[in-house]
Amino acid sequence: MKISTKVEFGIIAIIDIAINSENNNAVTVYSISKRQNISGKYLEQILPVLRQAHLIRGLKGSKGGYVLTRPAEDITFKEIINALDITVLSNVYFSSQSESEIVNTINDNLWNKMTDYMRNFSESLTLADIIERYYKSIEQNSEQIMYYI
Amino acid sequence: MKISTKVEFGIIAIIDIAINSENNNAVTVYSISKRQNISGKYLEQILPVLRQAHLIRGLKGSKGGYVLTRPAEDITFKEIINALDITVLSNVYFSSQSESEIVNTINDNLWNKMTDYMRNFSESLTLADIIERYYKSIEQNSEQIMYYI
DNA sequence: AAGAAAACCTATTGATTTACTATGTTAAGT
DNA sequence: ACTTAACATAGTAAATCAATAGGTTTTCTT
Repeated sequence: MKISTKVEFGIIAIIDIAINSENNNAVTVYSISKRQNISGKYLEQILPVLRQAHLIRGLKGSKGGYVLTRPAEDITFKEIINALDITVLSNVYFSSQSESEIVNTINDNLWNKMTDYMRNFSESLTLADIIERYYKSIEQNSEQIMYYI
Repeated sequence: MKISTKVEFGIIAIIDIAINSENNNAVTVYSISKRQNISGKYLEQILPVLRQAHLIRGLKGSKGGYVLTRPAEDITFKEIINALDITVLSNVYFSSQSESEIVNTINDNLWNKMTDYMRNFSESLTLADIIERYYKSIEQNSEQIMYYI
């Protein structure tokens, strides 16, 4: 599957915000940019999209930055992905002009089954789930290092 | 989900070939083009891709055209889609340079779950399955027409 | 043998999308 | 006031997409 950098970086950014705002301080674009090695100016263009979808709130001025609008448990990946690019989880839009019943059959039995699954799955996965698994894999990595030393 | 016209038309074409070669005669690009309302010259560029993947065989000259290389029961949509565009069912390739564990966590717990499902599902679905459902929906449509007359 | 029909092959092109960069403006804290 | 950081909008180079175009080769029919 191909995913645009907008979606890719947007997801990384909101996870970064969730992790680094846990002590309630706002997370700046600059700090995300440094940590995740993503162009700050490009991020500055992506984050407003998540803000418009009411997933994050931007705080201007010094000590400003971004915070989540809701607890990470209440933000699903379906919301995040839909905000960044509505086509990713949408049903396939067919350019074909033909009213061909073949097109309907393919949509019903192939593409829509896939996008249905993607929507359901991404709806069941929250930001909190991913953060939890992120910490677990960090933990495991450091255990492995200790083991091999 | 966004699908290129190459994939869209390629799938329509191989189904059209499967349906219209059932009496063992080759199906011409021109006839597919007419039935499905797709540019013949463009199809002429797409069908060789399916031929190179050994899903169809091209027969030159008069009375020529395309036929399936194998029975429709033995051709899966995973094969068809992979032939037309390998990226559709592939794991997400991340451009991000960051070695960030966040990227790994997203891949493992979000994208790869989706592409795993898509690969498994499309592998379980054959050309024959779709043709069967195509005929059923044609049948149902004509029943409906009779009912409403 | 000639002609027609059809696949085969390769190049080109216009339009759209992508992935940024650049330049400022506004608002908030110190 | 000064600094910091989000906000807003414009521009652009490169890549991809969706075809179109023109010619070549192979096979069947007459």
